[in-house]
Amino acid sequence: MTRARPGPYTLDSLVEVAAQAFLQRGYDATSMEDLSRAAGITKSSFYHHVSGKEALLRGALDRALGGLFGVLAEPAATEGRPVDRLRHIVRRQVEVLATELPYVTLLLRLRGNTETERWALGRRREFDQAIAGLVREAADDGSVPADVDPVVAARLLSGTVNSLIEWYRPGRVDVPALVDAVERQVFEGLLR
Amino acid sequence: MTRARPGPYTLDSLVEVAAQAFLQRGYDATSMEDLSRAAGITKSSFYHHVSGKEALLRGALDRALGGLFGVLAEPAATEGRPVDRLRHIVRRQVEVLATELPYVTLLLRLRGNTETERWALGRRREFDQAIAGLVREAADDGSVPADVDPVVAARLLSGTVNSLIEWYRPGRVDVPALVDAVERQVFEGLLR
DNA sequence: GTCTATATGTTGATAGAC
DNA sequence: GTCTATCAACATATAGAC
Repeated sequence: MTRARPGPYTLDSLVEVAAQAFLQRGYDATSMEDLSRAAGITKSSFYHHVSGKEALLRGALDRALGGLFGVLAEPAATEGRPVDRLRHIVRRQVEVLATELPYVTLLLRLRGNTETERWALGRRREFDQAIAGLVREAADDGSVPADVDPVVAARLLSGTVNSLIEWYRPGRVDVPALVDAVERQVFEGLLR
Repeated sequence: MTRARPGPYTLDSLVEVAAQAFLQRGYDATSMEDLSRAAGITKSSFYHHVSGKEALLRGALDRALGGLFGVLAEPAATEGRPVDRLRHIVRRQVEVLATELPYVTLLLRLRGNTETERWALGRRREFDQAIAGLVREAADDGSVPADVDPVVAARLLSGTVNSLIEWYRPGRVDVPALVDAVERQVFEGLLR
């Protein structure tokens, strides 16, 4: 656990510290003691800035969801042929995943144990359904072969993109090249 | 949490109960109290049969790894053109994932916090490297386009297959159809 | 804003009666 | 083999001095 820069401490800056720690050890396995030490202050001082562990989780999830829904709102995601909108979303989603890695990772690993987690899972389901809707539209207009099950295809598509969190680490991979690689793998497959 | 059948209790039967619980709430969030209640006995009685929480984890991970490495050892995975071997492994891996869902899920969600977890992560890395080696062979013999990065492609391939644990639930999806869908999505892509 | 000290609950694990 | 009762450790969170 690396020490963070000294204060002033804002909620956002502590959410950042927390998300980094959650990324490494998991949410449940990370204690408030761990987090305060990572921030460079004692546990009590940490509580002076943050109401509790769940607030940190909520802050991180907010940031992840903001990035993802931001992509859906972009012009290129709302206008044009379904397949082209899908291509744009996949590419931008890879970028958001890379930029907001710890936050999105947290979102994708939720189990729904608390009310906050269930709220975030609901929002995430909304996002997935938007993707699934686009795949269905693409199937309807013939861009995607008729024998493809749109529901399964959408899930595999999202699964491929989201699996980046398992191995992508900043600085060790060229993001533009990764964006291209994911787009090709999803739409043209391994054999092209 | 559903109650399991009554005793006699073997380590294997309790690992089964535990893996189911871990699948739903996550390993850390599941207490020994939860597990004993799911098994239908008290926590103390539960400890009479199992040495501790980590033994349950290890038992489950053993089962997952056994299934996956079993696939690698099959004749069709060791003989023939690299691409064909890869196709076979992907198909069989989907089946193993479906059959051993709770165990594989546990394996794929590890963070490496304990020695047991790090051991399992090492074995999992071996498996992934076998896949990566096959993708590289397929690239060398020209089956996969030259502009594909084999390392990235292998990770996206594994990511697509493994993402099944996020949504597949037994009985609600036809496994043979799923096997075909995954193979097509991985090798030919969404647009075919 | 930070600290030491502590309240309060839950966890994994044991002791020992039956 | 199962139980009740309990332990030590650790969790989240708070009180109150400086």
